[in-house]
Formats: sequence, C-alpha cells, structure tokens
Amino acid sequence: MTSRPSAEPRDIPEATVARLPVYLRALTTLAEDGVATCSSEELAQATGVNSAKLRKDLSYLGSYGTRGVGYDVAYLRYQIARQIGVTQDWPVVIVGIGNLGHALANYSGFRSRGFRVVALLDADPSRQEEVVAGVDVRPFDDLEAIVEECGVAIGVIATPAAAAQDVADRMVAAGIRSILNFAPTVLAVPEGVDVRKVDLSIELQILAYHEQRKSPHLALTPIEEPAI
Amino acid sequence: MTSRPSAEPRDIPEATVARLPVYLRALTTLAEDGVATCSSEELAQATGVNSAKLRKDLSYLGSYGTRGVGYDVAYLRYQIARQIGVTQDWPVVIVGIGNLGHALANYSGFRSRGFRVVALLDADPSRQEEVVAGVDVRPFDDLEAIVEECGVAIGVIATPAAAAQDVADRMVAAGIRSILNFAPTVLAVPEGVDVRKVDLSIELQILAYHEQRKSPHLALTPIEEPAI
DNA sequence: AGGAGTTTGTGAACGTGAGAACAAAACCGG
DNA sequence: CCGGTTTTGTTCTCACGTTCACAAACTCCT
Ligand SMILES: NC(=O)c1ccc[n+]([C@@H]2O[C@H](COP(=O)([O-])OP(=O)(O)OC[C@H]3O[C@@H](n4cnc5c(N)ncnc54)[C@H](O)[C@@H]3O)[C@@H](O)[C@H]2O)c1
Ligand SMILES: NC(=O)c1ccc[n+]([C@@H]2O[C@H](COP(=O)([O-])OP(=O)(O)OC[C@H]3O[C@@H](n4cnc5c(N)ncnc54)[C@H](O)[C@@H]3O)[C@@H](O)[C@H]2O)c1
Repeated sequence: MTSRPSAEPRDIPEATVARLPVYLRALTTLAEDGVATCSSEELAQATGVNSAKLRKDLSYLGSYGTRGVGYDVAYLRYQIARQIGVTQDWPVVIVGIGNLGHALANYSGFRSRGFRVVALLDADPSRQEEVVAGVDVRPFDDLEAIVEECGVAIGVIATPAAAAQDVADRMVAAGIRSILNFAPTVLAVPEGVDVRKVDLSIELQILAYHEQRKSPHLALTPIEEPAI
Repeated sequence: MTSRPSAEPRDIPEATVARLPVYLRALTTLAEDGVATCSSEELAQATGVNSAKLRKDLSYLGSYGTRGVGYDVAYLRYQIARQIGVTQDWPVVIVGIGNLGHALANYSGFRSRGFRVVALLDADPSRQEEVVAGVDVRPFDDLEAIVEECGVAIGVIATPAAAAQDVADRMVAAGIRSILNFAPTVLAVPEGVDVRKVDLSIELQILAYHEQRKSPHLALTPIEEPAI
C-alpha cells in the first residue's frame, strides 16, 4: 500500500456514508446470531446491495477483510461504528412533543444505536407537566442551558411546520450543528450546519408517482430490447 | 431506437421525482399567500435548490413556464400534482398501530396531500378496540379484504422489525405494490413492488458521521494498530 | 413598433456513483 | 511446500446527476 500518513479521515463518499448504517445493522444482527465471519456476498444479500458496491464501500474505511475468507463480523462492526462515530453516545434534544414527538421519545432504537435523548422541549406549558419515557418535558426556553450543559450537538425538530424555522434558528444559535427535521418545511441554516429531513408525504408521493405508472398496464412487461 | 410515441409519459429521472413534491409544497404555500407567478429563482430559493436544476427538473414535465415572466403558480402546481399522481386520492393502509402508528394515523398531512387512510391494522387484539383519528383499528387478517374492497395500492409498515417481512409478504400477496417501511429492516420483495424506507437511526447516524468530522476535539480515535 | 431587460429551456462540461471484471492475496488439502 | 480455490480490493467503463452558460422567447416601456 502507498504509505498513508496513518489511517486518517479519508473522506467517504456521501452515498457510502448513507449505506454504512445499514451494514452496521446487518452486522449487529449477524453478531447476535453468533456468526463470526461473513463474505461480501452474504452481507450484500442481507442489506440488499450489490456485493461489488459493498466491497467498494468498505474499502473506503480500510482493508478490513481477508481474501479467501471474508470479514470478521465483530471487527468490521466495530470499525464501521467507529467511522460513523457511534462508539460514543451522542446527546440529542427533541423539540415538539406532540404526536410524533411522543413516538420518538418512546423509541428504544435511539439508545441502542448510540443516541441518548437528554431533553424533551415544548413551547406549550400544558405539555410541560408530562414525563415521557422517563424524561421531563421542559420549556423550550431551556434549550440553550441544556445544549451547554450536556454538550448537545444534534437536535430533532417535531413541531408544526410554522414553528420549525424559528426552532432551527434557536438551535443553531445555541450551538447545535446537526438537525433532523420532521416538519414539512425547507429549513435555512448557515454554512456548517447539517440538516436532514424526514418527510412522510414526500415518500408517499414518490411511491404514488411510480404506482401511477404501473397501473395502466397491469401485466407490464416492457419488451423494449430488440434481442440481438 | 423506437422513437416512442412521445406522449406524456417521458420518464422522469429518479432524482427529479424526489424533488417534485418539494416544489409542489412550495407552490401550494405560494398559492395560499396569493402569489400568482414566480420565477425559477424564487422557487429555487424557497426549496433550497439550484435554479438551473429546478428549471431542468420542470422541463421534464413539459414547457410550462413563460420566458421573461416565470411560472404561473396555480398552473404549475396542477401540472406537478398531475405528474406525481396526487390529483386523485390514494387509499392507504397502516399496519402496526403502536407509538409510531398512532402518530401516523393522527397525521393530518396525509389527507391534505392526496392520501386517505382507509384502514388501521394490528395483530394485537387489545389494540383492536381502539378508534384512532376516527378510524377503527382492525385485525391484521382483514388486510386482504380491505385491499380488495378499497383498491389499496400503498401500504405503510409500522410494526416491530421482526414482523416487518411477514407483513410485507402478506401485503404483496394481497396486491399491494408500494410499501413505505418504518421498521429498521431490509425488506425483500418481488420485482415490480416498490419499497421506500424511513429510518430514524440511519438519519441520525449520518448526522453523527458529519458531526464527528466537524469536531476533532472529540477525536478519541488515537492511532491505528500497526498492520501485521 | 422596436429596443431594453427578463427569464426560460437546454446543450455541454464536469463530477459522482454503480457494476462488471479481474489480479492479488489468503487459505486448504495433499 | 505447492497448486487449486475462494474472496477481497481495485480498476475501468458507463450511466446518472449537477451546474454553467447562453440563445431563444417573452414582456414592458418609450
Ligand atoms: N404525526 C405524524 O405522523 C407526522 C408525520 C410526518 C410529519 N409530521 C410532522 O411532524 C410535526 C409534528 O407533528 P405532530 O403530529 O406531532 O404535531 P402536534 O401538533 O401533535 O405536535 C406539535 C408539538 O409542537 C409544539 N410546538 C409548537 N410550536 C412550538 C415551538 N415554537 N417550540 C416548541 N414546541 C412547539 C406543540 O406544543 C406540540 O406539542 C409536524 O410538522 C408534522 O407535519 C408528523
Ligand atoms: N417510535 C418511533 O419513533 C420510531 C422511530 C423510528 C422507527 N420506528 C420503528 O417503527 C416500528 C414501530 O415502532 P413503535 O414504536 O410504534 O412500536 P410499538 O411496539 O409501539 O408498536 C408496534 C405495533 O405493531 C403491532 N404488531 C406487531 N406485530 C404485528 C404483526 N405481525 N402484524 C400487525 N401488527 C403487528 C403491535 O401490536 C404494536 O401495536 C418499529 O419497527 C420501530 O423500530 C419507530
């Protein structure tokens, strides 16, 4: 190998970053099932990707496989977790404890995957008497104090769309630099702040688009290819 | 090769399809605000994309703008809605009425965007006495009857991961060909069935990856183990 | 009516990602 | 110790997506 100045953060393509958590989950399942080793083909099957793509993805992390054998499940799992940054716990605040906020607060998948909900915030005083999943709902104005105190870097927005931009602005001002937004709005944030959105309606509309194309021809068998 | 009839269905790139709902939402907001016309630059601002990209996206639908003027908000909005297929209502079933399922059932954004929840299904008999958002929770075994009766093409899975594949199989067998999956599992489905996933943990992990790169002060990764 | 000023639609350049294919590396059985 | 087998890591090519840049098409004002 060319002498790298140590395995320093080579930057990983965005498409690869988005798949690493999927591999991580599959490896966790394999580990729980007592599987010690797996090939790229097996892991590709489990995650629904092409095995060549999987190998290329993993190669961005380093050479953690053994030719002729495959990958050590526990070792690869650790390496991916380390690259993603989920070997440590990330404190998270959730703002907007309505229907969706309640579901998120109760979601056990957070904790088990390296995220810890340190605070639930809501602007509505009547919400603030609640305790959800063992965490007090606190006034939204406590945001800055909590971010400071707990070193929160990731915020989740589950408020109505009308409030989302304001909440985001406050989050950014408080020092949060990564936001997961469930409100159906485009958020404007300064450079250096990452926003990812989860939008139900958009997903359904994408499905509807494809569904619409499928419907007219029930037995749609495109015989476009002129057989050579 | 075959010069296609070049009727309406030119196929739209997947990346464009994913953005059309965002444009649609922005146009709806503009329409509600009484805006009659807007330029690609304005719409691009509102949706957070490059204006050239937006124009190219819209050009796949046809030439609905006017040079020197911009786009007619109401007309463009209708054209996008028609292309996506949300001028009609799509019946949807939700399976798994737990924390998340409740939130989804109560979500008003469905109805207002062309989707109608026609049934809530759960395998747990104790859930089946509930009425959520005016809809009865019914036994999962009613799936086939409901799909048939209401012509359901889109199903939402909000069950635990362990049940998701079974639910998906039943949905496919019942005739559903588009699935939105909230369970953290990779679903295997036959050709012709579309699956989209919404995965909280993956989104957070992607944020964590970038966050980790932003703040080297947390750099716990010391040095690699020397190879060999 | 004509020129000035806008804004669209698109061709071309560029960048990123996917997949096929294969040499290199490791193991295994004799 | 060696040839055969397996599977990785990587290279190459093609497809897709993004952005720039600009002619064409339209409005408005004089
Ligand atoms: N419910 C769903 O399944 C679902 C699905 C997709 C998207 N969404 C979106 O998620 C968001 C929340 O949905 P929901 O159903 O939970 O709504 P909700 O009305 O039940 O809850 C919103 C909560 O946010 C709080 N809030 C309002 N303004 C606030 C502010 N400025 N600061 C802090 N808190 C504030 C409210 O007090 C309320 O408790 C909405 O934007 C909705 O469009 C919801
Ligand atoms: N709660 C969240 O915020 C959240 C976030 C992200 C992902 N998820 C995922 O969404 C899914 C649901 O989460 P939840 O918190 O609502 O879980 P939950 O346990 O509260 O609800 C699951 C529901 O599914 C029902 N169910 C189980 N097996 C079924 C089957 N075979 N057929 C029909 N119904 C069945 C159960 O009776 C229960 O009502 C899980 O896979 C979870 O990982 C949840």
